[in-house]
Amino acid sequence: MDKWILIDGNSIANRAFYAMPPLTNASGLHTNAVYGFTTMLLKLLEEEKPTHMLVAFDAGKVTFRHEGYGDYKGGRQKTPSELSEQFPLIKELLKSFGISQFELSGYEADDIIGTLTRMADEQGAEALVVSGDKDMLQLASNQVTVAITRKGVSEVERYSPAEIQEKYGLVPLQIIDLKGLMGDTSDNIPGIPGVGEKTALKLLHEYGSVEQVLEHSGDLKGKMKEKVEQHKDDAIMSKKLATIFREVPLEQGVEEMKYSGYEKPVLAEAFRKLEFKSLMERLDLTGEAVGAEGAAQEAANLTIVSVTAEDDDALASLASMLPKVESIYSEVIGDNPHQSETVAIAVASPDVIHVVPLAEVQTEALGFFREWLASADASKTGFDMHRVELSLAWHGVSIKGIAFDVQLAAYLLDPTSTDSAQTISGLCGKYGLPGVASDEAVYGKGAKFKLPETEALHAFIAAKADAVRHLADKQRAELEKSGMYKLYYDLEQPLSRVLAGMELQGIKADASVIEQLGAELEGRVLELKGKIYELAGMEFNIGSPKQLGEVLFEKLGLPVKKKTKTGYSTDADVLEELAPYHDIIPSILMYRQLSKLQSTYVEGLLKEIRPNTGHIHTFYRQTIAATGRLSSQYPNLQNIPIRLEEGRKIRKAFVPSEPGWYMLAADYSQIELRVLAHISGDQGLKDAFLHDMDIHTKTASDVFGVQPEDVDSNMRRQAKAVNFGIVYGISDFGLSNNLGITRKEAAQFIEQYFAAFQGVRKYMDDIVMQARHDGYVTTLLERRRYLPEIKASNFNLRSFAERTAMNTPIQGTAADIIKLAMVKMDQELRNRGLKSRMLLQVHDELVFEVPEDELEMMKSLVPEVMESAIELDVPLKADVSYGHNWYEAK
DNA sequence: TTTGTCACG
DNA sequence: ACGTACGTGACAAAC
Repeated sequence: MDKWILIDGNSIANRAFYAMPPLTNASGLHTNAVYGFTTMLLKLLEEEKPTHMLVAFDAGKVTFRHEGYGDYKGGRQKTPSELSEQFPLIKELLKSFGISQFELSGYEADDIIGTLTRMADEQGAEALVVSGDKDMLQLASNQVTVAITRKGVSEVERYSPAEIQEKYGLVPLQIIDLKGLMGDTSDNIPGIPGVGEKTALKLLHEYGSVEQVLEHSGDLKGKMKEKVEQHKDDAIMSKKLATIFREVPLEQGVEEMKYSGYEKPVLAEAFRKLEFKSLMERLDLTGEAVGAEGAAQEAANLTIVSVTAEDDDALASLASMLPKVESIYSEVIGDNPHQSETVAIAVASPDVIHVVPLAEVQTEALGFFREWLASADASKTGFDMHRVELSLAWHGVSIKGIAFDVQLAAYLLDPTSTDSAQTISGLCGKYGLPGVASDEAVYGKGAKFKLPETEALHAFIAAKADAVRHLADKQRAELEKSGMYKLYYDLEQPLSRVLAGMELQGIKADASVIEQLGAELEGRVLELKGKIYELAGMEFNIGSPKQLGEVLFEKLGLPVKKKTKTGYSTDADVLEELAPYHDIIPSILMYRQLSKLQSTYVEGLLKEIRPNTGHIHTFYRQTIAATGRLSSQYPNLQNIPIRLEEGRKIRKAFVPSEPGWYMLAADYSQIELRVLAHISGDQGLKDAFLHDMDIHTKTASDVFGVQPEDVDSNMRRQAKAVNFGIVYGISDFGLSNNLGITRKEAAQFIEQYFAAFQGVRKYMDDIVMQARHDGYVTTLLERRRYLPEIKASNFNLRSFAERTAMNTPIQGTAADIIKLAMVKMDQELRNRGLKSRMLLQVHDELVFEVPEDELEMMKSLVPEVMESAIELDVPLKADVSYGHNWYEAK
């Protein structure tokens, strides 16, 4: 008979992690959970001789359980990084064992296993479920035995239905009721307060189920009765949460769980990487690993040379090796590359890695190395080179010839990859390369951040440099395969150099203008504060949503419109609704507006002005936004106020860095809707842009069925909201919210829009289908975004993915276009020998500083370049303006 | 460190 | 029946 072993991967990894003493390999990688997991696997294989084997993992942060109950698993501590960094290792190890692993977005491991045990029941297979979680007992049956780990991982306690009866006096399914009553603190399932295992069992022996207990709550006495009646809903919900879902739409079947044993050399290699020497001996694998994987061997025995100016041998060795360099890694410490420390630069060739501390790089003896760094002809493959370029520049070291960047490539290959997946350590895991420790493991984080002693530090930096060249090889192939080669080499890579130039240049900010504005704000804020205290009849911290909520909704008794998960909502939407009820509201809104200006834009920006130059240097991040947009940090110069006049004044502080120059700004007009017209091919929308019509008026005229000249301002306003909605992936709920109309009315608007723009409707339908089919969507330049949740059974997750499928090609193509324009613009400025400088990008806008004698030329050149960045079926349009500061350039 | 709020496109 | 508009970053307060 078939024998299946079904392992709850997350649960067992957790148990193993806490059961085993800390264990790390030579490079600082934690391996204790992997070790514990391995010993358990070996024991199971030996004792059970399974025909099928599977490890299930939780996937994604949000599961369908969160749908009804936002706090599900809320109380749970975050997985420590020492454990989370081991999951990739465990998954890798399972591959080496030849054991299959399932995970499915939106479901937990429990549910996958629950589904498979149902299949075991149906097919008459024998199954052993292994977990650390007693919830699993509900799955026990004649066919299914559940093994729960007991102290450590390799010792388990087995439960058949008979044993559950013996121990609890319950049938397996009643385990759900047990949990419904007693709750589970580790999953933040409430249950009924005051009811623990003892009481819950007593109640169940008497009444049988949660429902029956609730029905007969009248029979209970005293405190117990009160508690049960008070928490009926909690009990029902807790039961629901504890119920394992047994109908997961699995993408893999039983066939894929078949287990036929492991291959010795493969497992040997895995153990060797993990440094599990005792296990290798135990399985008699010691001889197997030799020569298994050249690259891996090599990484384990890197030859590292630390270079100093005094060490002639090292200098000679470095010099002779430079032509053979395949990768470079420079360790930058600090989040803001404009205020960072570069520790050292490592350069890797296949034979040897040289590590040069920054102080040595700056010495006379290393002149040849600086020359190599600055040579555009010596091409370099590195990691996060945009940051490196800035950091080095501030230390007087120039770097050129950057040809490939592993971080940038990782972003293109998966722009939604998390922070940790964009590190060298994370990428090595992804590509199955020899592990490199995570920065956090080596340096610690937050207050505990500390560089290790030199030898370990250099070894770590060298290991990263070596990993970079291996990663780059894998990525180049992947970029080619996914059609993003050109996007990478012709756009993103050149753009990163352009960005570095803009950032190093910075933009001049006139501190006195900001201070002046700050002084005015201070007076008004103070005045508002007094007025609010008076109207409230008490003093409190207006900036505290908690205290403000208490004042408004408890003391003043205003109606509660919306709640957040921690209390009353007091956001601007809510406050505006409350305005008719109390005079305090307008003052609070104004206070909020002005104190935001004061803290973020007056105080915040002043801190960012370099005292010696008067410039502000932002840092554009090229690997953050899932759509391909840039983001801006330290400070963010992409969200400087403009919508309200009070804030807009801040822009007066952004001035040219040379006397007599001008600020010039050019922005794309309706770029997203033009992109939509192009990719949807909708004739009406295309015609509107071909005739350069006011797009919102045109939409209003079509949606409301009136002549354009009869469109009033209200109709235009609503049409504008519809257009926004279309770009965002429309829903009637969102539109109704935005316009303050009913959902029905919103749905009608949308229907009318789609009737008028049928090509757009077709695009929206097609793109969602395409996303479902391919698992991703693309922009015009083939930028890709994966949407795994498009197939989720959870409505929320799926709907979100569908809207994203509609929005990303639009927002992303617009991002592609302005990036093209930037690279082209940079070229033009150089080729024409112009002194004008490109300073900022704000998604659809470029800001320049321009000498007077180039003003006329730039007024035509900038829009020309922007409009011709790419040719679409509709014209692109850029409006240009200029003035003595950014405020005037409007 | 997380949450609520609000600034931008 | 479900319950949301897309993409970001900074700040103050609360935990």
